[in-house]
Amino acid sequence: MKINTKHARESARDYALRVLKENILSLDLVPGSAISENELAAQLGISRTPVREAIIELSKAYLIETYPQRGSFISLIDPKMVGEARFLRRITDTAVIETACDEADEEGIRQLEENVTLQEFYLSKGITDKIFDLDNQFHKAIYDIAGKDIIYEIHSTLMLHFDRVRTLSVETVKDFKVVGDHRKMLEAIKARDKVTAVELVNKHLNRYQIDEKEIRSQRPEYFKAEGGNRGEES
Amino acid sequence: MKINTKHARESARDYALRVLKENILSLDLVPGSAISENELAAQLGISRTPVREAIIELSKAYLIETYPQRGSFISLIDPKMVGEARFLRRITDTAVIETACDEADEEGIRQLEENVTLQEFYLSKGITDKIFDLDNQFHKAIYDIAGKDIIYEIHSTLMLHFDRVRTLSVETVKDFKVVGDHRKMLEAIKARDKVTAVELVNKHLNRYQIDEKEIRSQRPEYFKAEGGNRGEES
DNA sequence: AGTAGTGTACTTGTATACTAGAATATCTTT
DNA sequence: AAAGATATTCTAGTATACAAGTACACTACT
Repeated sequence: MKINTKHARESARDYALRVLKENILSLDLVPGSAISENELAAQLGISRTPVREAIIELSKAYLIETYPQRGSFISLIDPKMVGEARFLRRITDTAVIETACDEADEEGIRQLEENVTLQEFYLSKGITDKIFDLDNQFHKAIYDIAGKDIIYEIHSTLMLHFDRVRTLSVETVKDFKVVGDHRKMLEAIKARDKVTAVELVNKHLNRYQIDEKEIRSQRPEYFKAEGGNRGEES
Repeated sequence: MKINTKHARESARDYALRVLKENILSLDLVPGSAISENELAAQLGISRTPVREAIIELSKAYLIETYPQRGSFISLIDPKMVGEARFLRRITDTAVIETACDEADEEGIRQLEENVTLQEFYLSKGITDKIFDLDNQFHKAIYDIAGKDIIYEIHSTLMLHFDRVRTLSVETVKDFKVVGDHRKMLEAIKARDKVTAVELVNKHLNRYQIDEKEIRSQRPEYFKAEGGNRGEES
């Protein structure tokens, strides 16, 4: 588990939450592994209370499973959860990009331009680390343009189910067609072409679905059994 | 504030969370009013810790606003929040009812039938208290049929922004056309008629938008200033 | 050797103590 | 009387103590 330092005005709870999210996303916290409130508190140099509060929040998003008096565990990648997250992302992204086509002003488009330019720059240089963050920022910018920033934030934790798979996708597939997708989306928004924009979003999200099958065969131990007895253990 | 008794195997945290949600929904906790962790803990007969954990969860959903060392307050009804919640509900409900048209089996339809029959029964008897719960159960049943139960649960707390307005709607408008909407939705699902189903959902949700303006004029003190300086206070 | 039983070392859930800061009332000073 | 300083009393944030239950290893007995 990788532990970054605590920011200046960051509360202990936000610190614990940030570290946990980062490590779940990067899979440094391996799906299925146990996490101890006491141990994590010691590692972060804070007390159990804020650590516990962070764990509770992630439990609400099904990223951690807590069993009273037994322990807390990083959730396995659950195809049903990933599927629901993708479903939700698909319908929300498409509706939001339609709104963005209507609402986009010069400033919004400039921000998207800057972002995509950077993605293309880093891709050409082979610095792929940055693209993941830029990808998220690109989508957040579209939500901001559409005036749906709360929805983005509410969904962001849930989308970690999805983003975790993307992390593996980047590791294994090394496919950056997504940057081209973003360029095309931007052009569609500039042209206020809703039909094309929605098509692009759907195509964009289909990429990850294809990846998932490949990843699953490579790392079966990270995944929950498909269609198996959900939540039950012997 | 109305305080129901604690259930048998319910944790202190879940108890606090349930009581808070019930009172926010019913507006017995008035928008803008202060809530004290200590006071609430005393009223519920539990300690501050689980109360605090419940408050944190509701803060994450913007139903409570917490200012460190100053206090926590029930959020005013924020037109932007309600708007985003309605937007999210509209796109999610429409996508889910389409899926439900495809996936509905006999058992699912039977459950919807039972629910709508009860709604019609209570409406004819004038027992309108029950209809609110049945309404929610009806929509949850559609999500279950579509295999999107996690999405329903994730959104349920956020939808309190919306449901709060519905509470006022029931109080002031006394309009139960919604029961007829539900009957028609059920028939559309039985006929697997996606186009009609989606139309009905949109029409259904439009009702609340109309109500909101009327309510706002009656209870302006519950609402945040529209388009005003968001989040700022003098 | 095998098995029942017990103790120990964990876990999370809850309660309480302490810290730091904000708001307000009161007292002092001008 | 008015204004400024100060003490008190709130608040939430964090740390720690205690309670209850699980899992497992070890012991003792058959």
